[in-house]
Amino acid sequence: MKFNTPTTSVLYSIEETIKAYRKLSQQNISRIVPNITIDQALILIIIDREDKTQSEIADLVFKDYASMTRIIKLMLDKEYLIKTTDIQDKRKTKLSVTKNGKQIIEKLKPIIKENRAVALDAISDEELQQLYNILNKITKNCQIKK
Amino acid sequence: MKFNTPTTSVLYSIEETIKAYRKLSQQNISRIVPNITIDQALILIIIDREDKTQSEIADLVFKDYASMTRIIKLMLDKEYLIKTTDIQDKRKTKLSVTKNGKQIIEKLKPIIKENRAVALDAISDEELQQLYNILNKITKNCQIKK
DNA sequence: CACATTTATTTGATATATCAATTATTTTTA
DNA sequence: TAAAAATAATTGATATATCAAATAAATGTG
Repeated sequence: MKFNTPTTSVLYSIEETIKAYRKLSQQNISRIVPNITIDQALILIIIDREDKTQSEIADLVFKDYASMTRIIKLMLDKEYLIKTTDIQDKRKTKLSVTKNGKQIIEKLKPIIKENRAVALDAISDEELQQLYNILNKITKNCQIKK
Repeated sequence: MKFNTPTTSVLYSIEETIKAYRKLSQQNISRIVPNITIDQALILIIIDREDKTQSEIADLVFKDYASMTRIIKLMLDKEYLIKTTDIQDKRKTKLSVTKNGKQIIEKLKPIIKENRAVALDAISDEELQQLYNILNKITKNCQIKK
C-alpha cells in the first residue's frame, strides 16, 4: 500500500481525526460551559491537578510559552485562575484555580469523559495500544534533531 | 489499560504527534522556501493538482472557509496563485498556480516527500494500515450528529 | 563582586481556527 | 416570475500558533 499524494498520507488522517475530535469536544463543552475553549478547559484541569510553573504546563500540553501566556491571561480575566510569583524564584509563576474555576472544572469533567468515550467508542484496548505505540514512533521520528 | 487522565488519553498522543510532525515539516520547508507555511504549501500543491473551487479545497484539507479565504489571499499577494471568478457560476472561484508558484512547488515536493519518509521511518505497511483504520474509526465516532 | 549567560515569562508581528454575520449570486418554490 | 431559500465566498471578532525579540531575575565565571 502506498501513501504518496498529500491527501492520502496518514499524516493527513491524523489531522482529520484531531480536528473532528476537537470539534466534537468544543461543541459539547460549549453546551454546558459557554465561553471556554477546549484548550482552556484542559489547561484549567491540569493546573488544578499539578503544581507546576507556567512553562512546565505549557510543555505538558504541547503549547508554546507565548500561547500559554495568552491563554492564562484570558482565564485570569475570567477569574478562573489566580497568578502569583514564586517567592523563591521571582521569574517563576504560581497558578491556582479559584472557587469559580473549580466549579467550572466540575462541570467540565463529565463532558470531557463523555467526549473521550464517544470518540473511542468500539475501539478495543488492543487497538488503543497499537495506536498509542505507532503514534509514539512517529513522534520520536519527528523529534530527531539534525 | 486505562486512558483516563487528560494527559494519558490517546487523543493527547494524537495532538502530540501532529504537532511534532508539523514542526519538523515547517523547519525543513523553511530551509528551502522561506516565507511559506506548511498549510500554504499543501494547499498550493492541491490547487495545482485538482481543479476545484475554494470551498472544495477547504473541505479537502479540513480548513474552514474563512481560513481558506485568508490563506489564499496571502498566496495571491505572493503571486503563487491567480484567482478568477467562474463564468458559469459567478459565486465560485477558479484558482490557478502561477509559474512562480509552480517553481515553488517543484522545490517543495522533495521536501514534503522526505518529511513523510522521516516521520514514517520504520513504520511497517501493516502498522500504517492499522493506524489508518483506527484513526478513521475515531473520526467517524466524532462525526456522529446528535 | 562585576559581568556574562541562562532561565521564565512577556510582547509584537503574522498566520491560522472558529463562529457569526454579510454579500453576491444562483436555485427553488409558491 | 417574484420572493424565499440555498450556496460560495468574504469580513469581523476573538483565540491560538509560531518565531523573534525584549524583560526581569537567577546563576555561573573570572
